[in-house]
Amino acid sequence: MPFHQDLLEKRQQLLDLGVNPYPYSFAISHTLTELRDRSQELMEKEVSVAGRITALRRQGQKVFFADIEDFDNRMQVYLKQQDFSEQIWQTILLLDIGDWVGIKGPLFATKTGELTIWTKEFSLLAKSVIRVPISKEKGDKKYYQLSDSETLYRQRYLHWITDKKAREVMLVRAKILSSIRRFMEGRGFLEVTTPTLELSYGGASARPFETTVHALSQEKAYMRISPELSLKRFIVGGFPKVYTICQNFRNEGIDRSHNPEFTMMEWYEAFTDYNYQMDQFEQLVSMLAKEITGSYKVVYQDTEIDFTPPWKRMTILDAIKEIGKVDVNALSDEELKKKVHEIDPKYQIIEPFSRGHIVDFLFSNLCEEHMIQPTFILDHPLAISPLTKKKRGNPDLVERFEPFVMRMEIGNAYSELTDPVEQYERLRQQREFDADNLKKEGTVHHPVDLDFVRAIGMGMPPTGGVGLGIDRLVMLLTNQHSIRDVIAFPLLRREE
RNA sequence: GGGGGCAUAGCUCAGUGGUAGAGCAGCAGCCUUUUAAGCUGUUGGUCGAAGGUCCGAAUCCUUCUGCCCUCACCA
Repeated sequence: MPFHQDLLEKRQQLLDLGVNPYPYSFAISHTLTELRDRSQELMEKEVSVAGRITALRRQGQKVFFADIEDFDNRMQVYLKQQDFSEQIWQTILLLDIGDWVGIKGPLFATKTGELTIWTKEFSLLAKSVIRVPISKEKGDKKYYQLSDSETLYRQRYLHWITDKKAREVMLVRAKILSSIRRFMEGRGFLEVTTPTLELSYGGASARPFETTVHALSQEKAYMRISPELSLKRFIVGGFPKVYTICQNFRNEGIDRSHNPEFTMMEWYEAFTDYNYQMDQFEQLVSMLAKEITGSYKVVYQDTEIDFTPPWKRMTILDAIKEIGKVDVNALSDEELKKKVHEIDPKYQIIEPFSRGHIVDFLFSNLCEEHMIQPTFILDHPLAISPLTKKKRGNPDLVERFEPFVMRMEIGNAYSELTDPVEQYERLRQQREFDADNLKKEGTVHHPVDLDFVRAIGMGMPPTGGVGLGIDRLVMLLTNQHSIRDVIAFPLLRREE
């Protein structure tokens, strides 16, 4: 057991005293923030609050001051021996930092002017049997703040206990989700649920997590890598505006902007194209920035990001030309190959040669690191976008955009491909391309989802579809360095 | 997968070859309005794990584990 011996003994002493250290309920009259907000009218009135002990200041064996903390505030409480029975006083003497307590009594101000509750009735609400390393504070300075990142990620509850800012991140995350839902509902979108567990996967290029379904004769199944194909079925089925906020699972690398499981929002809106959705995307995200931080201008890790619409828009080819100084259209296949090898001698050219994949490579290597301010990168090569309509006026490109902020791709959107015959052909081509590359380590194999093709075959209206990476957005709006800081329980390697 | 860094008491950290330390927390006291409370005393360690070098290893070497950074991979 991971428990601390001295605290286990205290728990036993409490039991011996006839005190239940883990009672069933406690009625509070106010939260600590409410107490502070209404301290004038509540002065001298009896209140009832609950919180976790974060500091104990004992004056001999007769008087205590303690700090308690609830979700978003702290309060000093005063405990005096004369006010309690022997049993309760013994309980109080056994208190430790980390314990939960219920306090009833009048509000008053100490002679130093601090708002305090004079405890008349005391209840132990939970005895901790593991020492909780709560920091000490003086003003803004913190002392002995738990800082081992591994402990903070593995034991997030401890992170939340010991760092108010970590709780704040979760609060803001929830506010962002709530604002998004209000926005979407205000525009007539329907929130729908799509399967997490599927027999086929699609809508993105990623290796899936695999499992088996016992009840279906050990059928192989996959965790969703994207809700895209499910949501389009809703469009086909007659729902013109749908969205979902869900976990996606991609069995790939882990770094500060990638967790194997992450939260994605996707929406699909019939009768619109990617131009319409670009406007809507920047409206949604700029609204969130304003609502969450109070301004369109957000400071992230010493950089000011300006979300004020309209955002910069540039085609992927222009970005490569202007930022990367490579004019793809002016180069032959051979010249392109040469260029790629100048950048990365180890890059494996895959056959059949695909200029589209090279464009993607060039953008990643030459441009991505310069995408600081919100920028829409648009009109990607057809070869890397099998679910997207061709660009009007240029059949080598598609109508697609990816918004970038602080070097991170925070979304992906298309004028959705709705021609079922072309869709089938494009998925098939993608699969052939895979087949040519199966020897390459880590290659993704894209199944052709025939039911999805069948659905589109029954008629899908013109549709604009958009994905938005929630975790990365939360990172930007809460100024967190790693995706692990905004995911409550990030995946870590098994502990011992 | 490559490179770099880190791992010492519950927490924050010293300790670079010679008896494992400090502050806080804990424990025993003093102190009836304190607030990083204060004062006195004191318990507490498989120095991440295993192996090696050495008379002697927290310290040097090797391997392993975990975390962080970085590069690569991730259409």
